[in-house]
Amino acid sequence: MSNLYTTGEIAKLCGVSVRTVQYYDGRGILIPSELSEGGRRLYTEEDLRRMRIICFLRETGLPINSISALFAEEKPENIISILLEQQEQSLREQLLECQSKLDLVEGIKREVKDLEHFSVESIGDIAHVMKQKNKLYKMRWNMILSGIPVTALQWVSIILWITNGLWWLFPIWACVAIPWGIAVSIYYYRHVAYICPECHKVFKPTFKEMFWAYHTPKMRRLTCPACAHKGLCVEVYAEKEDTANA
Amino acid sequence: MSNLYTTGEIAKLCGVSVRTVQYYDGRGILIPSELSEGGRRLYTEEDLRRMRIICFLRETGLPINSISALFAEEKPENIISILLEQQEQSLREQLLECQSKLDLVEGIKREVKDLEHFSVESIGDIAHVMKQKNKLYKMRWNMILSGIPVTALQWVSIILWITNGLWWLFPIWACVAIPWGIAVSIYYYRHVAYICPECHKVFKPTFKEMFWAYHTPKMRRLTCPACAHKGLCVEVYAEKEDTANA
DNA sequence: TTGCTCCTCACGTCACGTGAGGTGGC
DNA sequence: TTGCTCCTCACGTCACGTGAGGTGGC
Repeated sequence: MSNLYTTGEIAKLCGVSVRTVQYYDGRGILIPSELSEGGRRLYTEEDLRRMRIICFLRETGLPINSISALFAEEKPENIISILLEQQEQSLREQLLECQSKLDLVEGIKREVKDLEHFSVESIGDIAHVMKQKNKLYKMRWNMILSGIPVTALQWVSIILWITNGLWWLFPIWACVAIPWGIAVSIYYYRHVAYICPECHKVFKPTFKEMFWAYHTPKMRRLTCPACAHKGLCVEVYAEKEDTANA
Repeated sequence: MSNLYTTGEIAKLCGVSVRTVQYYDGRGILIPSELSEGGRRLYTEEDLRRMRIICFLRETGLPINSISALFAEEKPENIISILLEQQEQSLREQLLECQSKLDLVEGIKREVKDLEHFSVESIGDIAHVMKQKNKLYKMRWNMILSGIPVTALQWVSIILWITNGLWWLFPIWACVAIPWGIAVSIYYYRHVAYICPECHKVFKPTFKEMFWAYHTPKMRRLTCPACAHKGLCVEVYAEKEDTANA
């Protein structure tokens, strides 16, 4: 009633820009109660309160259309809960999306670090590695799990030999361990492939080359059959299609 | 070399829309290697690989300009780390922003539930309540903490009276507890105000009315000095300005 | 010949930011 | 009279979606 606020004053009091106040007028969400003779917007105390409510709701990310609908409803209690529910849902989705993007960026950062020579094509390799990563982990787990009974038998046989002189368990262990070793090696060979850091082709080396090659947990020094480059190749899980296509 | 892909095929293989493939051509990020006589875009195997890389990078939310810059650089290793670092930073900020919006929505939902009668103006009250909430909690904590020694003294005096017949500790406790009660009441009265659910004014009742009024942990049945409405008023922390303005 | 795919404009999205060019108000 | 604030266009943002109206290719 008493004093009126200008656009700039409303903006300052609510911590937004003058343009925002003008925009809310244009959107019909906060129309000034009065206009000066020169066409300037003049806001009342009540307008200010309304603006504060708008700004508060905007802080939740609620779109202007929704706020508009809320003010338009004669019974706002009918829609406020729905709007908040929807907004919560939408924010949860955004949060998950953002988190998955962040996980991806962090994953790429780690992979980039491991690379000797980076090129844009390496990003394709990284994509391949990251998408197969879970399958590779699962395969390695299978190998470790299958090794547990063999290792257990090994220790039991050693201990019994030392403590009780029960020597014949050890040859039995050997008879189990050697086929197991061969089987695991074949299983491993069948389920991995390598990416050439030079031509970015996914290939399978010969069993012999792979078996004897220098390697780290993630890479192996191999010769690419496509471009004949010899260098550290990243290990990936081999899809059945990969071998068929190669 | 051998076979070429149409726009639709590239789109399907990369899980995007035809329009997206066309858009990437327009942005100069994936220009088809060939064009049919009729002006149709034709993509090579290499184009497909490039598109896959683009799509992978887009999954991280990296803007097209950045991807463009990456392809343009003759030494991409110079900028890939910077881009990823920036993107990680930006995503972390988005994540925090999103989380704070979500917290706000959840807070509003809780406050709306407690309300007897909802109107758009109530949102202003909710904003007030939520922004002062921490101060109110802190004040209540202060009250509880100051009560701990008094309560301890109470129990000690009761136990000693019962077990040892040491009766004189009890009157001492009373001499401490009564002034403490008065002090706490005054402290409490000084630091809270109430919001009228009818006219949404922040006011302070008289000490007497407040002291005897029916109340819940968050509300108190009071009479608004502005509109004379009597009803459950939400308790808020009283800023010094509030009392001065009132 | 007939569907289907693809083509090029061109507008719309969302909440403002950012000028340009002009004017009100102390 | 002079700064300062405010006014109204109107374009730009970002990565496409969505038609309209026309045509290529099997």
